[in-house]
Amino acid sequence: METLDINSLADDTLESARGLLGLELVTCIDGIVTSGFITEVEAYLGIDDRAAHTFGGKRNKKNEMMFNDYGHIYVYTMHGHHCMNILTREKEHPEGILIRGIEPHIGKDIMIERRGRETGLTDGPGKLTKSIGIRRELHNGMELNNGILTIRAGRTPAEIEATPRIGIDNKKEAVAYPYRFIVKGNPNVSKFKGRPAENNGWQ
DNA sequence: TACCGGATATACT
DNA sequence: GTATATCCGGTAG
Repeated sequence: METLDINSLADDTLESARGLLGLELVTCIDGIVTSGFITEVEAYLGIDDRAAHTFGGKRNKKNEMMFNDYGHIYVYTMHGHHCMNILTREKEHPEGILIRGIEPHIGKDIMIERRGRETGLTDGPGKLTKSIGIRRELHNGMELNNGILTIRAGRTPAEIEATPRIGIDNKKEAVAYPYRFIVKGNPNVSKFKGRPAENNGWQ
């Protein structure tokens, strides 16, 4: 199976974010493999984006990993949940893509065990990291495709929808930016309502 | 020492 | 469907 070309993350963050939809995110934790197809992402455009941790060039111990080159990941915690970002562009541009939703593929039974429930396994940023075993203390700052975390070719979205991002109501002008991208009609996204699309929105 | 970041799960109308 | 209690750790004061 073909892995993601890291160099495709070097240029435009919004383009990279759209391109991640449908790819398969695979983890191998302690020899246990789980994976899912990416259904929901949000782009964070660094110093010019009030919703980003690096707005205005702010740099501290917590967001230090954002100042790595593209192809690394940045994991941050909040309220005991872990959220995973894939970094784009070179280190002078601390931009990234938050993975917010995946559709379980390999090891769904393991995800159920890790989560302690059978529904809503991966339809939120804190949920999916727990399901696939990503933890800040272990994985913050690591590189993609190193044997533990791999992104490879997956499915193709029938239609991509752009919406405002979630949970940033206090971010002034940034609240309305349409930097959230989802596979339209796929139920494995935050706050999904209504009916899943034909084939869950895949081609 | 206060508070902030936002997600999750439950309880509720 | 919407409201709200709770969660952890870092960061700012």
